[in-house]
Amino acid sequence: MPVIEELRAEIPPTLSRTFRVIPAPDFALRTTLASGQAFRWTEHDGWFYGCLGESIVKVRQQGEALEYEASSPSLTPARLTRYFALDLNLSDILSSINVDIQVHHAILRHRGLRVLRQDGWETLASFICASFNNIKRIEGMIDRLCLAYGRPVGLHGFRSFSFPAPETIAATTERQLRALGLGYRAPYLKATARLVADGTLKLAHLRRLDYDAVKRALLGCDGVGDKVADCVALFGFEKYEAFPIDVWMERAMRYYFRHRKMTRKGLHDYARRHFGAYAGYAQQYLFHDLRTSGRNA
DNA sequence: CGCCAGGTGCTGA
DNA sequence: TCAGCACATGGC
Repeated sequence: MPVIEELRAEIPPTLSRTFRVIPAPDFALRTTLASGQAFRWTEHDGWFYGCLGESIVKVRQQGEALEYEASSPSLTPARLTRYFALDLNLSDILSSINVDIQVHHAILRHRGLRVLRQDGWETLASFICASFNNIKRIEGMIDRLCLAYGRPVGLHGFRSFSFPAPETIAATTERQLRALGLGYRAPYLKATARLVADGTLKLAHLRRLDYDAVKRALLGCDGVGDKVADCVALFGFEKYEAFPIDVWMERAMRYYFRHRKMTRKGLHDYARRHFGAYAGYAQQYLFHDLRTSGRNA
């Protein structure tokens, strides 16, 4: 268990605020939040603002620690530690996936990137929206979804909206969702929301199942194929064997198969054998590296 | 303007 | 099982 301390910022008493501090060794906050696994964080004056559940959190990294403040006491240090996966030993994970030069360089460049433990429903809904789409637009779509159907939340001057419950989205119409710019994903999202809302898909149960069972269950949702299921298993259900393959990862995988043309399934099977139990971490390092280094071809 | 984006579902072989 | 195709939309 991490040591928790509190510290009072050195500003005039009337403006003083109490921040909580949690240890964050071997962690890179900005890299993690910019790596395309979460879509709702925004940066202001060196602080990152996000919404976890029904509360806003503002957080910044100071060396090997995170300082944060939240709109609700339910956002405990333990909860944030868990969200950022700071309880995992990153060295061990990176050692296990550091099996070739390509991933080795990605690790050197982005060390501290961690796979978040996000809410299962939010991850599922978000990645249905993410299919055949670009990250900028995904962020806009999800913002509009929260604005229209979430509950207002705030911290000091910062205002936002929580992620809508499955019941709320299930109660909308396809037309309403299309009006938010979801395009052909609108009926997929609504159908999946209904599956969760009526209890056909019990997301709370998935956490204790293994990767294959989780993926099988997720594939039963409309708008969820191989890639989206892997993203949800990885970012929402801690299934680190999951290895989502999108167009960026297809490019990354050319490194291993210069000439032979491989199906996504072939690449997927190879990656899981090649990288092992934490293949998902390798995927996230390669994905982020390719997207941030201009050499994409 | 044309190309691309954290793909999926459907169809027909 | 697998290739080929349609699908909405906005950023660049």
